[in-house]
Amino acid sequence: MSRLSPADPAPPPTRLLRIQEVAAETGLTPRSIRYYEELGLLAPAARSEGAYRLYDTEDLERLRFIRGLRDDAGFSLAEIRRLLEDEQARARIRARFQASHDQAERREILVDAIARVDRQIETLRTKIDRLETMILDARARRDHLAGHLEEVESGREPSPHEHGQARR
Amino acid sequence: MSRLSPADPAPPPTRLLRIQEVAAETGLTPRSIRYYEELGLLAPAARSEGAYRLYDTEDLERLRFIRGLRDDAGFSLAEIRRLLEDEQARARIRARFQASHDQAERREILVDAIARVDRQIETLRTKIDRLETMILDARARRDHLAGHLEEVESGREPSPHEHGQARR
DNA sequence: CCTAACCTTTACGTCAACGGCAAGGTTTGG
DNA sequence: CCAAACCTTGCCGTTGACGTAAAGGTTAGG
Repeated sequence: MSRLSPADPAPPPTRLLRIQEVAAETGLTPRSIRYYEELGLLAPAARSEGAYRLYDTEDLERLRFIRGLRDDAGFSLAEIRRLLEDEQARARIRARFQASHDQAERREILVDAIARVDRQIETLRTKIDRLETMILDARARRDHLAGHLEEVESGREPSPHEHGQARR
Repeated sequence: MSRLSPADPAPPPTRLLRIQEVAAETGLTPRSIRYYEELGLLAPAARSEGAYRLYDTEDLERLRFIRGLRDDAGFSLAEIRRLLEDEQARARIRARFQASHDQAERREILVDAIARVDRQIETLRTKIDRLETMILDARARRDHLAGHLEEVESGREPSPHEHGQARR
């Protein structure tokens, strides 16, 4: 769209990739990528003359991010959508404002973007906290077992087996 | 089964719960609980005369654990199954061995159980690590934005917009 | 003993997240 | 210019993780 402005100072030598290459690069399938587009998680940077989807490096980053949220964090696509929100639209607005508008406007946009990233971080941190809690629980169970083991190894009688501590 | 041994020293006053109470207690639905049983994630401690499922506190713990793995950690039921493995069967064996068998055998069983918990912890830790990595990525993006913000606030020109650092 | 409130199994329905065709258009090396 | 290798949009199929309704048995209180 705005990519072919007259005398672009630094037209990034970023070759645009077709969906299959993107798939190979991100570990996703073409089908998934199209599906994510359908859900509004991302749109390809461009389309070829014959309507082929063409992706730039920013799209790659975005897809890798999505994959991370899906596989590593276990978020549903609906949650991911919420996390990404309308970042796409924002990016376009940002680009336009960065290029032409005044100080205050640009400042606001940046502040906004930072706030969004902060929210993403918050969400991840919450998830980590819950996992940490689960680890603590597991460790408690471990200690419980280790206690019994020590008991057995020191050759004592099996204690009355008081069970089920470590709540919450 | 072995619950009604003659003159049980401390028959836990643990009232057995029916599926709906368990559901309320764990935040799951009866349907989910039955489904988990179908998948082999747990079996109720007992059945009533008329085949009602009856759960003890250990079952509750287990279900809460499952729910944590599902909701907090985002594991699939298949993964959860792997995590829980045949803990059920092990527990029965453990109980039998604890009650009657010799030192070495009991020791081995405990060591085994501890190893399993350690593996669970390892799995959780791996997941946390990946989330931490994602947070680092997000923080990098944040810093990138913050840099631009400072730039804008100090009233300078929009820099050539060198984009896309922070890889891996 | 009766009934309301549970429970059982069985079975079909649903929603998310894709997989896998089919029918046809696009690109590109030779 | 032509074939192989991509791509497009449909559209139906599948798997996981349940929801929901049906047809009937069970339990607890009055």
